[in-house]
Amino acid sequence: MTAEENQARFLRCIGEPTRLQILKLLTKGERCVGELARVLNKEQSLISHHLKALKKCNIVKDRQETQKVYYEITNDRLAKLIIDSEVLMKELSLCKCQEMNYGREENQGSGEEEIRSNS
Amino acid sequence: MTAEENQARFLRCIGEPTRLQILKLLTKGERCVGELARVLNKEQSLISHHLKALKKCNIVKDRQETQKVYYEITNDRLAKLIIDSEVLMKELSLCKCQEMNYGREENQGSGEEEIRSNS
DNA sequence: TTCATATATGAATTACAATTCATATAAACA
DNA sequence: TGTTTATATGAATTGTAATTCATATATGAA
Repeated sequence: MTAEENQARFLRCIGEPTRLQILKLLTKGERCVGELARVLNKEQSLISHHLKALKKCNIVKDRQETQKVYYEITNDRLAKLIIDSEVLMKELSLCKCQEMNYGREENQGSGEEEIRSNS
Repeated sequence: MTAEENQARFLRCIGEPTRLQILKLLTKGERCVGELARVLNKEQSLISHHLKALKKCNIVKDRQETQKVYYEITNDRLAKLIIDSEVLMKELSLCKCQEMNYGREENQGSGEEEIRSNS
């Protein structure tokens, strides 16, 4: 495993839309699997699979409390890197590639909806 | 195209071993396609494909000089992000995942061999 | 114009990753 | 114990990306 292969693996692990959504939620604090699935409106098994991938790369760690399993980002510098890359991408207009979406700003499903409202 | 999709696309564009190798070479200055292929010991067409992908995401830009086409990173902050992620990955031992390689440090083909030695 | 050099491109193949679905495990509780 | 809730897992499918190969394009030189 070369240095670049490891780094690439790490970047690709972060570079998946659903995992980015998960990570952005986790930058604000730990969340359990069910919450993540509910907020992001995705299947629980899908979230579990993604969390497993993130954990495998040491990007998140988990903590069990009764039935629930809470996940959080392993290190604040990681959270910062994710935000930095987002800022950079926006400021430099990177990846406006792949046709369309010039000047528009959509934001559906980005994780800012209600939570902790039921139960 | 959501914000996360764009960011993910950007991160995955960087997150490929050969493209990382290319980018690391380019952090030290512009290079033409042939040089990159020679130094990395990969097919010229492969390098061209990867450069096209990077260009599509505005990560690199090109400049033609006679027959040769020179590529460079579009922005220094991008180069910094790449280095930052490398440092972070190493310091946090991220992505030691995927079995094996604990404690070893390989470095074959990472782009530090001779260049400009022929011609 | 013909040849050599440099780069790009498209099609085909292969490899890998995301998603879904069904189900397993395990804790809490009635 | 049986039931509900929460999470994990494996197999199957699908989608996407990397690589190779053959070839096109374009520039410069003989």
